[in-house]
Amino acid sequence: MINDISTDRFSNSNLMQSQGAFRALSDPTRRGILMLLSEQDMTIGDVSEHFDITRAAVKKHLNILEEGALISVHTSGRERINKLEPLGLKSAVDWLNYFNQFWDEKLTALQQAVENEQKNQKEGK
Amino acid sequence: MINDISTDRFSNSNLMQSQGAFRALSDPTRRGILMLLSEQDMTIGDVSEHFDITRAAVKKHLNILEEGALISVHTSGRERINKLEPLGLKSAVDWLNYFNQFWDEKLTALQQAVENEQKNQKEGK
DNA sequence: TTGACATAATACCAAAAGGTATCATATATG
DNA sequence: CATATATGATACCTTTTGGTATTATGTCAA
Repeated sequence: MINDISTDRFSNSNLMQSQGAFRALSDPTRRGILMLLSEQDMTIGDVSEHFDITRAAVKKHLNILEEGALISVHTSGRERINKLEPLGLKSAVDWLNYFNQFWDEKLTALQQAVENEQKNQKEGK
Repeated sequence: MINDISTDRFSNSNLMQSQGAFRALSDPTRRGILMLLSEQDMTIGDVSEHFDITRAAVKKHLNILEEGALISVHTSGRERINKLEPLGLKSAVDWLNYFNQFWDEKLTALQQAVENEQKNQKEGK
């Protein structure tokens, strides 16, 4: 009957803290932008060249990414440089990590796969 | 000019494979439902009691969660049991894990924090 | 100063999302 | 069988979203 999520041991704030990030991540174009920015900082012009939509549309996506703290923007002369802020993903990753325990109590193949991938990444391959 | 994401080393499929999951995760009510189902399997009726929206609305959320493969449903008599499918989160987690490398080349505080949390979870505390 | 360039902002539009109310269907059970 | 229960499906409504086109602003450079 009542929105009693707040009475759960999952403090509602967990849900809401990650909202900006999850919202930003829900659009494939925005995820594409994040991947682009992971390679190098870019102006809007640079980003726009990679998508078949107008600069205005790209700008809206960048705004939403910025609201979600997934990127930052700093001005340099007449250019504005968009920069990936990987730490902004933390709230979403934290939320998802809660479910690690259900991917198994006793280490499933999935959990091991994820861990191996992380290990491989760390080891540089 | 052209949507050249597909020419990137991030094969477009990565973006699209996780779309169902990211879409499902973008709504706070749906994330709340996932948390509920992490405690126990539930019928729609059960789930609905925890939210201040109609059953029809909850049903729509469950449909989207099912499309994203984040839950499964199986019929038992006149009831339909909704069950968390934690493995469905893998595509989203995989996508996010790509960014681990930017949370650091040399192990930042964030990466360590995430790893410690995982370790703690595994050790049961 | 005067263009060109880089970006921001605004108005507008169609489609998708999140809801409700209502109706339909299937299954327990007296 | 008849009825209550559990759920599904559909039509409809409002708001949000993703997009375009157009206009405004700020900065570099001759």
